[in-house]
Order: sequence, then structure tokens, then C-alpha cells
Amino acid sequence: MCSLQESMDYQFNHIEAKWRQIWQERQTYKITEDGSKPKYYVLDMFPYPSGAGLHVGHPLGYIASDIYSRYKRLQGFNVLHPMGYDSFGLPAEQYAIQTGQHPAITTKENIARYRQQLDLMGFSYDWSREVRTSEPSYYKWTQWIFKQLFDAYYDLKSNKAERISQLVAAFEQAGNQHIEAVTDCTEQFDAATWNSKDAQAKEEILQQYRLAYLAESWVNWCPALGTVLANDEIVNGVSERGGHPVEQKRMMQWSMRIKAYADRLLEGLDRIDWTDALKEQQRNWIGKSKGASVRFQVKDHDAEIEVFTTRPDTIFGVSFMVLAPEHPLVPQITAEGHAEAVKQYQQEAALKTERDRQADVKNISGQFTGAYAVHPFTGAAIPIWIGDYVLASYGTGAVMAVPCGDQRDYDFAKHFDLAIPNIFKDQDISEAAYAEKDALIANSDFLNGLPAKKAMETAIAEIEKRGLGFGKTNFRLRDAVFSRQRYWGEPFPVYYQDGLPHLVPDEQLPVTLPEVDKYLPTEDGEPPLARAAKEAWSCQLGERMEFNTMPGWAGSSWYFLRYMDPQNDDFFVSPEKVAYWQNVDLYIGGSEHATGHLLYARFWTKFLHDLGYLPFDEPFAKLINQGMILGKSAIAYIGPDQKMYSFDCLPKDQNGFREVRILIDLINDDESIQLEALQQWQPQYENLEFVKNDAGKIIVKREVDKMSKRWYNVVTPDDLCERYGADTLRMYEMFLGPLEQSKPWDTKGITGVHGFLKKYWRLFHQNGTFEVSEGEASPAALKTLHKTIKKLRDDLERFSFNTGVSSFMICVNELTDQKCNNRHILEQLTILMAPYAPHICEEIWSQLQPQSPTIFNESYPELNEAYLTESSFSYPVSFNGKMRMKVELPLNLSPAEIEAAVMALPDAQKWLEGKTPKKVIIVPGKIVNIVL
RNA sequence: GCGGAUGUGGUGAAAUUGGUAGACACGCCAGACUUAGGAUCUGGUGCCGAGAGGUGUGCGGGUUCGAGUCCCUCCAUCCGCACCA
Repeated sequence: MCSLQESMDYQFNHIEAKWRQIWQERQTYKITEDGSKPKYYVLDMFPYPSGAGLHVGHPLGYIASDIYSRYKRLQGFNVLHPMGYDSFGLPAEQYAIQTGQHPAITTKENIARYRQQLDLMGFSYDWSREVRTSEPSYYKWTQWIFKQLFDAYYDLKSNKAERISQLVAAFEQAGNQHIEAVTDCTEQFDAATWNSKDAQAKEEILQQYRLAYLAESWVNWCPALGTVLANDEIVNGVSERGGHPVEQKRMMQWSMRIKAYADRLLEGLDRIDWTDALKEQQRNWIGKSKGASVRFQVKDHDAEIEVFTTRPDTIFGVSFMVLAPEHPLVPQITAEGHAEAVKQYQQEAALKTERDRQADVKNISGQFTGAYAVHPFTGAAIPIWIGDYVLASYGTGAVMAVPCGDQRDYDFAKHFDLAIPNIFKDQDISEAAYAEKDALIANSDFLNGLPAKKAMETAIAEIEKRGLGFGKTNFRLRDAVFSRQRYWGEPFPVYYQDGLPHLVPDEQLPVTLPEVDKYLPTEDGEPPLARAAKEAWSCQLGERMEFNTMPGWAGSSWYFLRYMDPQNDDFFVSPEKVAYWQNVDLYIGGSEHATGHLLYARFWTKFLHDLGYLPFDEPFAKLINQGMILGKSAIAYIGPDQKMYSFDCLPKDQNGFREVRILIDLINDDESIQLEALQQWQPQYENLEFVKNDAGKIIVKREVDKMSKRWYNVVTPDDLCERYGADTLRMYEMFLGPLEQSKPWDTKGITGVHGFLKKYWRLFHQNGTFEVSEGEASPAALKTLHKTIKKLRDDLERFSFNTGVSSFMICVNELTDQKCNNRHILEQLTILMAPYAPHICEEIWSQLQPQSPTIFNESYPELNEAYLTESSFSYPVSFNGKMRMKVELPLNLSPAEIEAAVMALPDAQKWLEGKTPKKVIIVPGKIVNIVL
């Protein structure tokens, strides 16, 4: 039996468990296509289920999207709000390498834990639509899409992807002379030549057109580990695991011809509602630049160096050339006497990552090859250098150096004492290069006296006229490498016959991941799948199967489509379902995906649209990036005497002190350490001595870090749900600050939100029972309610969830002050709040309307402005812009009347100090400013 | 290095269009109530000052009757940079 007191309390644990069960039983969140309602698609970036489980930062975006989903549902939309798992990836594989546990088992366990944690939060996901990228029923279609990409090329006439069979037919008819396509192929051939080629030669040509193709790419190769590494796995030039040297190496890899879509990926940004910051990041990533491709003859060699330049107007300023150390011409042109030094430099450069090479501008390095190029206009001999600031993967891997106009070239020239001819009229280049484009060109023959823009046009025209090159648009965007030498990823639907890649037929999809004895590369450096016995493969065709697997972004590039039709075994998504749901209306996730997932998903969507499978070509109409929730690490200090010092007792000289991070669960509210718990926590603290402060405590310093197990600063949602309830946690996470902003987590503030929910609960529980009054609501209560309706509508419209929560607080505070207990007011408030705090509102609703199965079938309250009209306004009166006093005046006064009323005030005379105002600014309904 | 973002009380923040800076909370101070609670309620709280008042949105400058908001310079911090997801 509950006592009167207990039944009146807000028993969140009981309420939340009860409603989670009822929602599940009643399938409250299961939705089906319903043509009678408008659709709305709200999507979260699905998580990679890591072993660490969820911390409080993960649900932030999910809470926001859940609130919005429920809001749209209350507004009458049929809302698709699904969740799934990006379940292929490196961590599970690395765990497998360490423990031998199959990544599928690890993944399954992690997903179970994620699900448990997600369920605690009361999200309205339709779990019947869950997808997992590592399930064969899912990756069957990832493989199928790969097949489509392999079987397609990009036609520049239709400006879309077309079937490769169409291209082959054209080749057979007329060769490639009249084909306009995105290709790496420079060879021109006619029909006869094409038809006379053997299968291998034909395929080599076709690989240069396919959207998924095999080509050599640069990779980070670690010989000791026998594997390719991500930049992430390389620290200071050596492998993170084991500290082995890493080198740059060319390897045959699958690639995606995303460059074909560069222009459309740019153009599409203008049609979608993303933040300017994110669009700008994608624009910069794609990096469209206009300029010219120019060929320089190498002196005394039968060779040409092709460069791309954005500044053809500065061509007369070229005083040397720099090739990437890996440039294929280097061995050919290097002069005797320089070969040794060049070779050594190449080896050094191979040990640096691209990023290190770009970031390191202080250490200028390079080698002279001993070769010279011929300036195409002046005929001057210009020295050819190699330097690691030139990247092999960008442009042509070579630059024409214009030291007077580019700072890196300038620094290089200064360092190696190369000529710096000045081609800018009246510009001083004695200290630095002049990189602006607003000087007139000088010392440049036919370009003399021209402004930059005109000079560029003229230079390009002349370059083209003399057959030295052509005007060209270049992209920074590179084709995406699509092979991974890993185990835990999608196998390719590819086998090899006579050395040529062939596609596995549709009826044999999926090619399931074969079992292997170890999750490591083979001894001769083949990927892990090469370890699989022939019979371990679900199909075995040709001489061998493809041993690479696909990258993490393969599965995540189309998952949002699969939610529409997750069980379909005949197609990746049925045309009817995709026609109903269309693209994602609201997508919420982290900005770290700006140039990865978000670009690839747009690429695949455009591709599938080109083939006629999708009615839209932009996947995510609106996108919001939630900020990261950071952890507050607890830092303690251990002195050279091996004692732990309280932070407020540190000596001035901290030489020999080291910082250690302490598990934040062991820290009290006053920032002191629970010393007994500390000594039990880790053996290293067992017999530690302390230098305590006057209060006998060891105080820690707090520092903001990424929330991570590694820093012992993780706060999990589970514990907070247990102590305060999911509704409190949901509202508190929203209350923390703007969704997009990064912010440190501090559990302390949660009591404020918890107290608010209790106060809301008390509105209904006055005398030990649930009770609301019937009848008319007071004007004050109606005003409070409609003010809240208006504020919430505006806040949701601009996704300002934090101010939404504070509006509820203000509303409940006011209703409490008014002693409002009116059914109409409280019902409306409960519906308003239900998206934020679904459990408590559902519970209250079941008391208010016992026959209603769920509050989420109600309709959202409508605003009636009539309750908000004001007749007067409290004008702030400023003198010289400083607010001095306030005066309550009717709103219907004219400016002149306002001025008269203000001047008549005794306080006004005081501030006027006997002066006559120079000017009086009156903004009706806003402010009065008197200028003295 | 390149690209993107952010700087407001002791803390998280608000100020949506150039118009009362600090809403709403946390914390803190004072008080009430109590069979002492992780309970509830009341008042106060940017800083300096006894007060009048002064001052205040990272620094410095500018535009304006009026700037957290617009412009310029600088500083600091965070995120991304192509095989982490």
C-alpha cells in the first residue's frame, strides 16, 4: 500500500518503466505508409556500436530528433523516425585481433548494450525498421549498389551516370572519339582499334571510365605490421600500435569516381538547408578552382612536365619548378651527380604523412634534380627541384613556382637562394610574396600593364594558341579509395578471372564474409580475407575472390533508404516506399562527418537517382550538427616525492610533478577525492601518501577533455536515468545550451530540471490526490499558456530546444504562482511538453483522459494571439544610450505624445540637467533615447 | 599549413530584426519549515562602491542617437584534413 504522501510524489522510475512497456505493447511508435497524412522523415546519424557503450554525449542529438519527431506527429504528420547501427568497423576487428573473438559476436553484444541504453531514454523509434550494416540481408544491397557503380560511367552530354553497356556499344560503333565522359583515359581510338583489342585491353580501358574502378593509389604502408594504416593510426610518423615505421606506397585499390559528381555536389548545396559553415566545408573540400594546365619541356630530355596553375597571369614570374618527390618523371630527369641526394630525399619524404608535409612550413626542404625546364614563353632554363610541400595526389603533382606571388614558393626560393623575379607593378616583395590579385602585371611581355583577371584570360588564350596547354577547372576533391585491407567490412561482389575483375551475379548475392583463422593480413601482405579457405566463401568464382573489403562509409552511404523498406529481399528499397517517404526532412548528427559520410551519401544518392531508382538527388533536405558534449576530467598531482598533492597545496615550483587523471566517480561535489575509493581503484594508488589541504582533503583540478574512457571522465545516461529519470535527463540535455554548440558536461545542474518536473507534477497533485478543476480558465492563465505556445512554436521552428525548456519552466512557475489548476490549461501544457518529457506527460494524460490510448494521438495546441494583446508597455528611457528609468505608457500613443509624457516626468528633469535635448529618438513599443 | 567554428557573471546560458545585457537554471548568501531531506518554500546575488553612482559581452579600433549583435585588426580555445566512425 502506498501512503498518501507517496502516491503524491513523482515516482519517475515506476512511471517510466510502465510507459515504456505500454508503448511497446501498444506499438505506439510503429508506423506504416499512410497516403492520407503528409510524411515527415526525421533521421539520426546511426551510431557505431562501440564497446564502451553510450555516454551522455551520444543521446544529445537523438533527444533533439525525438522531440522534433513527436512534435511533428502531434501536428498530424506521419513521421518516419528509425534507428540502426553502423556495425562494420575497425574497433571490433582490433578487439578480434587481440582476443580472437569474432567481430560479429562483439558487435552483437555491443548492439544489445546500446539498445538497452537507448530504450531507457524513451525514444520513439520504430524498431521494426532497424538496420545493421553488417547483416548480410543489408550488405547484399551495398554489394548490389557497388555493382551498379562498376557497371556505370559518367556521361558529360547527359550530365549523369549511364550504363557501361551503352559506352561499350558506342566504342564498337565509333571508338571513343565522340564520347564525352569523365575518364582517366587519354588514348584516342576508333571502332576498329577497339574491336581488335583483346578482353584484357578492353577492360583496362573500361576501368578508366567505370565509376567504381581499380587503380593504383597512395597508401600508408606499415611493413612491420604488413598492413595499410589510416592517418589516424599513425602518430609522429610511426604506427600507433607498436611504433613501427610507416611509408607511402602505391597499391592497386578500388576507387570511386566521385570527381565526376564534383560540380553537381557543389550545385546541390544551393538547394539544401544546411548551415553555411557546413556547406562551406564541403565547397572547400571539393575545391573548385579555375586556371590553366601548362606543359613545360624538360631541357635535353624527351619529357614534359604538366602543371596546373590558378595563376596563369604570373607565368613570367616562374623561376623554378617543384615536383612532388614521388613524381614519376623524377628518376628519368635527375642528372648524374644528383641521383644519390634525390633518392635519399625521396626516401625521407616517403616516411612523412601528407598532413605532416603540409603542416610543416618551418622546415623547408627540397633537392635539386640537376635538370632544367624550358620556360614556354621566354625560353629560359629554369631549375627543376623536388620538394615535399608539393603533393603527388593533388593536381599533377608538380607546380610552376612563382616566388613573387606565392608564399610557399617564396620561402622555398629564399631558402635555396633561387631567383625571385618581380612581375607586379609597384609591389615590394623584399619581405614576402605578394599573393593578392589586385596589382598590375609587369616584366611579363604581352601581359604588361594588365590587371590580374584580364592577364589570366590573355595568358590562357596565348597558352592555348601556342599549344602549350589549355584553360582548365581543377578540383581538390580526389576520387575516393574504396578498398580496405581489413576483415570486418563488406566483401566485394567481385572475383578475378585471367587477372580481370568480374562481378558476382545478382543471384549469388550477398557474398558473405568468410570465416578466417586470424583477423590479420597474411604473411605476404594480402588482406585477411586471403586467409579464408575456398569452402569458407558463400560463392567461389574464377581464380579467386576479391580479398579487400569495403570502407566504413559504404554501408552508411545509403542506410537512410533502407529504413523505408528494411525487410525487402527483392530490392534495396521499393519504388512505392521511396516515392512515399522521399528524402530525409531533418537529419541530425555530428559535423565531423562534413567531408566524409555527408559527401559520400550525397554522391550515392545522385548516382542512384541517375539510374532512375530514386525520385530525389539530395538525401538530406535539412541538416543540423549537434555539438559535442565534453567531459570534465579530474586531475591530481603527484610530486617527485611520489606523494599526491591537493591542488590548493601545490608548491610554486612544480618541477618533477606529473598529472594523473582520476576516475570522476571518485570525486565529491567539493572537488575532493574519495581517498579510500581511490586506493582501491588502481594498484598504483594503493600505498600512496597524500599532502592534504587544511580541510584534510585532496582537491583535484578540473579540465575539459573529450568524454572518453581514456580520461576517466565518462558520465553514462544509465545512472542518471536511475537517479532522476529519463524525462529529467532528456530535458536537462536540451537545457544545457544550443544544440549545435559544444559544451562541457556538469551533472550538478540536473537538479534544477528535476525540480521543475516535480513542480509540474505538483500542479496536478495538490491534496494528496490527482485533481484538476473544470470550468473557465483565468485570463492570466490563458495568457501564460498562449505565451508558452507561441514561444515553443518559435523555438521548435529554429531548433532552439534549450530556450524551449526554459519556457516550460517559466510557464510552470507562473501557473504555480497563479495557483492554476484548470483542466484546459493543464491539458494543453501537457501536450506541449509531451515531446520533451514523454513519460511524465503520458502518465498525466492517462489521468486527465483515461480513455485515450496515448497522448501522441492528440493534436498540438493552437496559438490564439487574442490572449496576448497588451495595452501598455514599460518604456525604457535612455539618456545618451544609457538606460536611466522606465515608464509605463499606453501602446497607442504617438511618438510626440510619448515624448511629452517622458519629458513631464520629474526624473527626466534630473537627467536632463537643465539641458535641452539635441535629439529624441522614439521607437514605439521599444525604446526612448534622449540625446543631450 | 589549409578549412570550419566559438569567446557574455563563480558555472551552463538568454537576448530571434541594431533598441532595457545576464531571462531560465546551477552555485553561493540569508531566512522559514521541520521526526535532518539528494525535501519544500521566501528573499538576495555581474563587478567596484556605504551610497549617489560608476563600470561591464576575449583585446584594440570604427560605424550609429543606440553595438553582445554590423565593419576592421589582433588574441585564445575547439573541430576536420581523405583507411576512426
